[in-house]
Formats: sequence, structure tokens, C-alpha cells
Amino acid sequence: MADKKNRTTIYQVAKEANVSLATVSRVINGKGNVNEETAKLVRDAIDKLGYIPSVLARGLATSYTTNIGIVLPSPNYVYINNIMAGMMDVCKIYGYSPLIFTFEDVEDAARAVDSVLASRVEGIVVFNSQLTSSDVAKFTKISLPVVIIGKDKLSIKNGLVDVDYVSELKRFINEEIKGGIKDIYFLKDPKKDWHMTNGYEEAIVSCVEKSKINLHIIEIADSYNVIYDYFKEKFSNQKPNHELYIATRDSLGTAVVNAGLDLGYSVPMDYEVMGIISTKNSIMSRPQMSSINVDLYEVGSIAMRMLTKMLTSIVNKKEFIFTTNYIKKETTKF
Amino acid sequence: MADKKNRTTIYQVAKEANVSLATVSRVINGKGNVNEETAKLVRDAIDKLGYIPSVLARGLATSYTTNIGIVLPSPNYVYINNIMAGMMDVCKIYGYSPLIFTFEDVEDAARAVDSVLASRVEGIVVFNSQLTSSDVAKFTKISLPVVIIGKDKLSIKNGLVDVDYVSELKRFINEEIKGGIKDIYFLKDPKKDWHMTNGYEEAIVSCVEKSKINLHIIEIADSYNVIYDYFKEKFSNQKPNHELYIATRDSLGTAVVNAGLDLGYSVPMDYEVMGIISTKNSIMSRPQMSSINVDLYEVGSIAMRMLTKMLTSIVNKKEFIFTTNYIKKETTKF
DNA sequence: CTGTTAGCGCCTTCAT
DNA sequence: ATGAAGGCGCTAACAG
Repeated sequence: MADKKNRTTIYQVAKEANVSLATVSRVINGKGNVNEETAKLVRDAIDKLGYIPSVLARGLATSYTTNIGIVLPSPNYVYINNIMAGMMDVCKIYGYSPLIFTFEDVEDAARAVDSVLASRVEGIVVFNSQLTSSDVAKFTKISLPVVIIGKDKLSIKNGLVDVDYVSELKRFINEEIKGGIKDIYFLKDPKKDWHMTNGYEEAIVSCVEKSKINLHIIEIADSYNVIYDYFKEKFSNQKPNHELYIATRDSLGTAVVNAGLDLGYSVPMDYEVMGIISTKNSIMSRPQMSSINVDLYEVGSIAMRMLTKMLTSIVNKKEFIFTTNYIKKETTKF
Repeated sequence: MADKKNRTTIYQVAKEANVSLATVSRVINGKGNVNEETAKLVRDAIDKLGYIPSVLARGLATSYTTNIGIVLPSPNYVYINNIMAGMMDVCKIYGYSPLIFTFEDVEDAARAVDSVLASRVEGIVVFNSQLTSSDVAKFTKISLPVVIIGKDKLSIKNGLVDVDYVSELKRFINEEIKGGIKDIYFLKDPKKDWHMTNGYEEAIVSCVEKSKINLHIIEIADSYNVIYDYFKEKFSNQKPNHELYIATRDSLGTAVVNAGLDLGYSVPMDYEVMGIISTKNSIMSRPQMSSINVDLYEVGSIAMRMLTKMLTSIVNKKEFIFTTNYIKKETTKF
């Protein structure tokens, strides 16, 4: 419980080495001149006592920690994990410790923001912010470096790392239109606005406008099982008719594919499917899922790298937009 | 960088509210009696100044933080992410902040241990420890609560959460033996010993001993692509002959399946495949992958829950072994 | 009910 | 090259 932990302190090391704590501090941090002999004395004492400096005390004294906050929605989608992995690896390289704060929704995001602020992190990476302007004000007030992954609706003067899925999405749809597709179904989660998903719907709408395409929006939870069941029933009642389904993530696309396959239909002959955000699943599924490819691990690592730079120097280019490639695989004709 | 951040402190709040800092501290922590009117004064001051207490100072003063360390290997396998998600959710529920420490190998693990110790976490969860006994000694010395997920080779007197894949693995193999299987191939990563994988090989060996089965160990990196390529070539040169392949993770099994499918073979008619650790991939792949099911999210959340209990009370039952179910799907005959 | 004071563990001038 | 002393922001007795 709240019983004092018996950690060895810098005082004990100083005593053991018969020096002052200032000297110990110097050898720990490699600052100031210390006689090699006394330094060795100190080092031996540290080893003997198994002394590990407290980042708390150090942080308090220097008003500088090595903590970095990562704020992101709690659902653990594979692609978010890829981003996280990229962030965490870069954190380690630069000697920062990532503190993770997850949130469920907008109100919860506010709580997460307070937590991360209380933790006295040096900077934070926010995944596709659901943050309000008042949240953001808290950051800017204390000039805390922030990198945002995903659309920056608030146009904060901070780092921005985004992925331009939209261009490729448009290109793909236009190809399909030229190919003569008649109906496009877009699977949209009515509740959530994650997935760097902003602009998907608009992009599709804009492509379709001047064509004879019928665009249908299917509001459905972004869950494999929910979507699989939905389409299993849909295709049972009404056989597919060469339409195109667009899902936000490849695994959701796989749900649509599998529902049809399990009923004996074939993709892309009977209907086409594409998932926007690509993960390894695109390669692993059969037929392989057409999707828009970008290395999400790289996205995370670039974001974190940008933050570390903002921490140590003035950064001029605070924006990094990933371009993407639509990869035609086996679930679409174009 | 190391420029003092200009955070509002408890002193400034006290000044603004015309009270002493002790009073502010009291309303913040809800401890001690404070006149409602002055409390409101304080709250207003806090709001006005946007004051957020420093966990550093608080931690230093109380020698108590709300940080929990999570130590795990860096590769971001899906199933590890499931475990992490479970841990993080429980962390949030109990008001702890998870600090993530990843490591690459044994030496790196030592570094991670020092980092986590320096961070003055209240407790730690270690995933399938590659930790040495000297690492562990550091924990026990300061009696830091530790929960280990996976095999506890060091038999530490700490929390242990493990998954008994072995029993089901044996059961499955015995079924296959009764079914008349002749050759079993076990895919084994020669370098790594993660995946709560300890005992898999021994289990298989013990099952096979008294039978006429030929057991083959294939040492191969646990990478989808590597395995896919390997089997693409293998099956090209030598057609499958009703043998059984056992991979540690379902997605690796999918690599074996896909390699054959893409060459025109069929599973499980031409050969059988099973992946031990199950993820959503087992359901999503076609044919669906036979695997040993356990809710890994639950594993993570149980582990973290156990830790939080160890933090607040004496825990007697410090062990939780998950039982598992072999789920026969479509890639095996039994 | 509220204020005063002494730390928590460490860094950092400032002397020596 | 080393030591002494003040301070980082907060909590927790202890007084009043």
C-alpha cells in the first residue's frame, strides 16, 4: 500500500562512498568534473547498493522527465497497434518512456488529457483527436509539444502526421466507375469517427456525383462479426449483383467477402469488395483483399520522431502527409 | 528543452484563493475537513488557473505513484496486443497509468528492468519473462509486486498468470494419432522463446513417443512471409502427403495453408494445419484455422487485476492458469 | 477548520 | 574536484 518503499537513495550511496550526494549526482549524470578514483568509489557503491535514481525526484528537480504521453482510443485494432509499435520503438531509441492513455469517447478524452497533463510528460502524441478546443487549449497554454496523427480539425499549431487515403480512394472509385460499376456500398460506423476516416464519405460522394452510380451508405458497427452476420443474411435474401462494397478496414472487408463465400458466391465475380486501411490481413485473406497500402508502423515512428525533434530543437516542417498506394488484389476487378 | 515549464503550482492556487497550500491540498485530495465555502474558493481558483497537480511531486511526497509498468517483447503480435488491451483497460478502471517497456532480447530486458524500476512504478506485469534471476532479485529486494504472464521459470514468489495450451495440444495430437496421422511437422522459431511457448515441443514429443509417428522440427523464423515462401517452395518440390503442420500462432498456420492453396492443394484433404495460439485470424481465414482458443484479452485483464489486488491487499491466490479449448475448424480432420 | 513546517530524492548554483 | 544549501511541487503531521 502506501507504505514507504525502501528504495536506496542517493544519500545512502553518498554515505557508502564517503562522498557528498552532490558528487554522486555528478557521476550519475556525467556532469561536472569528478576525480576518476572517487568516481569509481561511487560506482562501486551504486552497484553494491543496487541504487537506481528516482525519475520522480529527478523530474521534480529538473522539471524535466523522459515521459511521453500517447493518447489513443481504446479499441485495439491491428492497424492502431502497428502505429503504436512504431511509436514505442522510437521512444525506446531516444530513451523516452511511453505512457499510454486510452479513451472511449469525447468526454473520456477530456479525462485522458488531464491525466496526461498531470503526468508531466514532455510531449504527447494524440491519435486522431476527438479532442475539443478546450482540451487543446490546455496543451498550448503550457506550450506542450503535441503531434497529432490523423486529421487536425482544430488546426492546432502542432505537429501533424496524416495519411492521405482519400486521393487513392478517389482514384480507385474512378477506375471502377470507368469499369461500369453501378452500385457502391459504403460501410460506415455511425458512432465512431476514428480510423483517420474523415473525408472518406465525402470523397466517395464527390466521385459519384456526376456518374450514374447509386451510392448506398450502410451504417453498421465496425465489427467483423456484426458485419459478417449482416451480410450473411443480406446475401441470403438477395443475391449479390456485381456491386462494390467499401469498408474502412481490410478485416471488415473480409467479413463481407467471407459472408458471400460461405454462401457459395465468388468474389470479385459476383460482387467486389475493398477495405481502405490495409494490414497484413490483406495479404493473408483468400481472395486477397484490395486495399490502400501504407506502412502504419512507419506512420507511428514518424510521428514519434517528429515529437522527439520538437523536444530538442525548433522544428520548421511540422507536417508529414503519407501518400498511399491502392493495391489491387483479388477482391476487386480494377 | 530543459527550460522550466511554466505550470501553475499549488502555491499559485493557494494565493489566488487566499488560503494556504495545505488547504488546497485538502480539497484536491478530499482529505480532512474543509469549509465548503473556502473549498469553493479553491475550486474556482483551480479552474481559473487550470491547475493540474504534478504526479511527480505527489509521488515524491507520498512515495506512491499510480504508475504500473508493463514489460514485454517489442514485436507487436496481434495476440500480444490483445493481452495489452486487457491490461490497459483494467489499468484505466483502477486509475493506474501504464508505462510500457519493450525489450528485444535478454540483455535488453535487463535495461528494461532498470528503466521500469527507475520509474517508481507501483507494480509491474512482465510478459513471458526472459528475465534473469538477477533481474528478478531487483524486484524482490524492494518487494515490488510483480505478475508474470507465461511460464515462470524462476519460480518467483509473485503473481503468475499462465495459459495451459499444452494439455489441449496433447489432446489434439492424440486425436490425430488415433486418426492415423503419420507425420507431424512442428514449426519452431530457433531464436525466440516467447509465445508462452515453453513446453510445446516437449508436449508434442511426449505424445509421439510411443506411436509410430515421425516428428519433424522445422526451425523457421516466425514470420508469415518467411513461412509462406518456405512452404511455397517446399510444396512445389514435393507435394504434401497428408501430414500435419503445427505452428505456434494461427497466422503462421495460415501461411502454411495459403502456400498450399495457392499451388492448388486443398486443406485438410492434402495436408492438415493447426496454429496453437488463436486470434481472430482463426475465424477470418478460409478455411478456418483449427487452433487452441483462449481469450487473450481476458488473460491480460486478469493479470492486471491480480496486480491491482496485490497493490491494495494481501493476495493469497497468486496464480491463475487459464484452461483452453482446442477448437476444431476446417484445417484439420480432428 | 486552517496554517506552519518538515520532508520526499534529486539537481544545481555557489563556495571552498 | 568536492561539499553545503536551497529549491522543485506536494503531502502529512502538528499546532492553533
